[in-house]
Amino acid sequence: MSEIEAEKSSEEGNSRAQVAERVREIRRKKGLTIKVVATRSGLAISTISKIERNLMAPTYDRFSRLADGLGVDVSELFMAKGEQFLPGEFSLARTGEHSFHQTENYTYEMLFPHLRGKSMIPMLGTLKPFEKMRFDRLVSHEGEEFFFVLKGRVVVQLEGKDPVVLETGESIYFDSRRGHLYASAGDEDARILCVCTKMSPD
Amino acid sequence: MSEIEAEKSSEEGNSRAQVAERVREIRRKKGLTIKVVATRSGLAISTISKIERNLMAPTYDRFSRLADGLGVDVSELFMAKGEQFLPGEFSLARTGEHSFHQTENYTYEMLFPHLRGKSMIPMLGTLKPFEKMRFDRLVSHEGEEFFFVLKGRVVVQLEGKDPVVLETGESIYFDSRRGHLYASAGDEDARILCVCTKMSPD
DNA sequence: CATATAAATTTCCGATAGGAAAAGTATTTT
DNA sequence: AAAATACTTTTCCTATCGGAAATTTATATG
Repeated sequence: MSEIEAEKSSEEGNSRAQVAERVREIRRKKGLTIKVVATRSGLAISTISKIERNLMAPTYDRFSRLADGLGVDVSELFMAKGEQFLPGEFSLARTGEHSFHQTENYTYEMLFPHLRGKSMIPMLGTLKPFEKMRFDRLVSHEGEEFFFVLKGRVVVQLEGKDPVVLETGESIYFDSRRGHLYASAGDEDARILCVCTKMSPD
Repeated sequence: MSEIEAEKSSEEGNSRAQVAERVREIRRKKGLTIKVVATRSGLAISTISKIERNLMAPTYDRFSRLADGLGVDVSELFMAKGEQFLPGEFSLARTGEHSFHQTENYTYEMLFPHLRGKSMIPMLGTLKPFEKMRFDRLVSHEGEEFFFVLKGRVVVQLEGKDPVVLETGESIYFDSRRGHLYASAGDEDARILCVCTKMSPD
């Protein structure tokens, strides 16, 4: 009956229809019945049924409770169902089998260059002493980034922040969109293990 | 009038009142008027006014449009301020400041336990020798997993696969939904750096 | 200070959310 | 296959959402 309605809110990647579909998908994947989710969320059975068939647009608080009942984060219900790398697969990164990637300031070793569609990009980095590096500008890209100091001391410069020094065994987590650069804080090369989330292909 | 209502949905950190407050806060911080947000979101002025004063619980699609109008991600409106991994932020994990998490077989140190909403979960793990571990069943959960051997040798058992031994400096990437377990392959404890993608809480 | 302009609130009311319970549709048991 | 059980959809109805426009409150201008 309200098919005109259904189309009009086709904003980003989460139209009513898509979210509705996603809710049902998540529930089924978890092997839950509407009744169970109803109990756990405190919502009426009929309400959930209607939401899943896109017959109703829940108020945001109900939506929040629904996420609870499903055992997922609210934001997950808004995400388009993503690409996931091949189900059930695994891959090893053996010493000496890495794919080296040399830039002016960094030497990276991609650990799983052949694994496509994965949601994390792990790599080993070798950092030269700060003085020997040449920086035009800070690096910035989509996603989040985490790195752990394997050897040496590392100085991190984040755009608009004071430089930070990380000792061996320490780590940092940040938004990659903020301009950033690292370097060894000592005289010798430092070594880090860095993991980025999937970033825009380039 | 509906004060009983207001209290009952005090689940996590996002009651109606809190979200309402957060909306106004974000709008003001961006220097936007209700009218502007109304135009950009396509919502009525009165609607936004009511939402901000907690006189109304918007349906999730309106809520989504409101987020658009404000220029933020929907999930941000659901997060209690401060808990979220805010755009442009960063966090350090200093030695000795980790949150230890002991299970029968593993000892984990969550590196950024306070950072919520991040898309990776980095942790340090200490693995006992294989013989000393008691396994009922393989562990399995949503998401992807990556770990790197910091010290010692680690034996990895993936469901339906032959055991694999990783030397120091080697790593593995796999689908966490496949049953898995690790242990030290030597006589002494091994040490790993493990990163999971966001998984269901349990 | 009065008036104009902008922003926020309140009112009014048709449209819709959403619960309780009945009805319908699998799925399993005897 | 009939009965029982489990799951989902439909119905009915009240409370509430949410838009247009009027009213009130804040801010600026002559």
